[in-house]
Amino acid sequence: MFCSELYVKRISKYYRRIRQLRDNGVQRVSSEELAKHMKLSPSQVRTDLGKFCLGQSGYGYNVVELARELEKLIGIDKIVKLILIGVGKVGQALLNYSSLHDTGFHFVAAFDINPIIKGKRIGYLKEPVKSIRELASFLETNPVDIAVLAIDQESIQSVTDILVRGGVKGIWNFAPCYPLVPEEVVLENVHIQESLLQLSYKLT
Amino acid sequence: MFCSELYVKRISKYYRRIRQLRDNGVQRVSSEELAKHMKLSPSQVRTDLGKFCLGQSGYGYNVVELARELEKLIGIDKIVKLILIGVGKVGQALLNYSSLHDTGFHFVAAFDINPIIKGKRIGYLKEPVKSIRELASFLETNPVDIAVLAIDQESIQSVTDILVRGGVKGIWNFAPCYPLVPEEVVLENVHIQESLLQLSYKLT
DNA sequence: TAGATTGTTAATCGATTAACAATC
DNA sequence: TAGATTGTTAATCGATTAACAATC
Repeated sequence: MFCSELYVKRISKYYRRIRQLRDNGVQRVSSEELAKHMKLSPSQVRTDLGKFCLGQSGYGYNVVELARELEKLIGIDKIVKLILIGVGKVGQALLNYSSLHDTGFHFVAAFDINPIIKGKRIGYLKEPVKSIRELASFLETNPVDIAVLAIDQESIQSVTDILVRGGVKGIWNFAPCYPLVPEEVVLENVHIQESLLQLSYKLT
Repeated sequence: MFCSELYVKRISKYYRRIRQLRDNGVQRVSSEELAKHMKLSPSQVRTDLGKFCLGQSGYGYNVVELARELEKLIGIDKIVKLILIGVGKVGQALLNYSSLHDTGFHFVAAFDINPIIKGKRIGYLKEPVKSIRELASFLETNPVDIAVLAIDQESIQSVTDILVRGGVKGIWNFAPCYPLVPEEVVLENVHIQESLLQLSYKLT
């Protein structure tokens, strides 16, 4: 139950909402209030959050405590180190994405094949953009949690192989095709286009 | 059953895969082959596609026919007219997104508040970027299927109101907050960050 | 004909909800 | 105390699968 895709999705949604509440200075929230804003039932919210055992009868959940618990569960109670492969339009948008940075996802390096972009500093990236040729040696001395793939289809597999050999355990892929990864590596594909297809379906 | 979120998601996935097969010149595919590539059961595929009544016993599905049927179902058997609001990094990436254009999603106009970007031609956009002040009058004379929101949080609601008044029926929102829309308008939010949270959860 | 594969449906599985005793 | 709201679980609901007759 705690591994179903649907559950993981709800947990992410709770976190987004709880952070919003926390940032607005709200101190407590009931399962009823939380459910209302995300089209879920209060029962569902209680079943999901019950295992934290921090709800109080007659009161609800303490927003700060709940945020902390969700952060632990999701694994963002510490800085998560990202590297970016491919500093095109999508890559640059990600480097500038403040909410990503605020949540603790920090880009520690970015790599591109294009020499024109090499050496630039973009968005929240502290280091200048490196050449893709430096990737393998970088991974030898710098542990990385997640690699973000924002490159073209052709080089997807070869870059992925370098990442896997370099010990990267999570890959967040923006390309419309999927690289093969060993079982222990988590691959999360971002399906921008599928989301638009779903919208189109609902319109018809 | 044909409206469940899960079903809509699978239909989008079938379409992506079938197009890939078609583009590679593959003529037929069985439910078994189709299922294998997307972690579904052959039963599920047959149940989903059965209603088209174009599978043939002992043969499978004709790829070209199935693609056409899915296009009709999703509503992309014709050009879908998009407008873009907000021509920043995300907006520009979308204007350059070839697979979106190839699927029949065409940007007929783009609007931005920043005068520096006004008048530029970017990616597949044929028209120069317009000022956001022209939006309302544009909608009066140009019917649009879907508006793409790639703007900051602050202006989300006011822009959405203009779109709704202008008769836009679908909104594809990239902002991390959600505008309120009347019931008949379909709002599809793209949750980039939630997808990264899910990846992080799976890593822990 | 034999082999492959469909569409359908009853059975199974898993996820969601309703109800409620417990408790702040 | 009375009111609010929790966590738990049995009941319900909905989605997936297995099985198979039909058929190309």
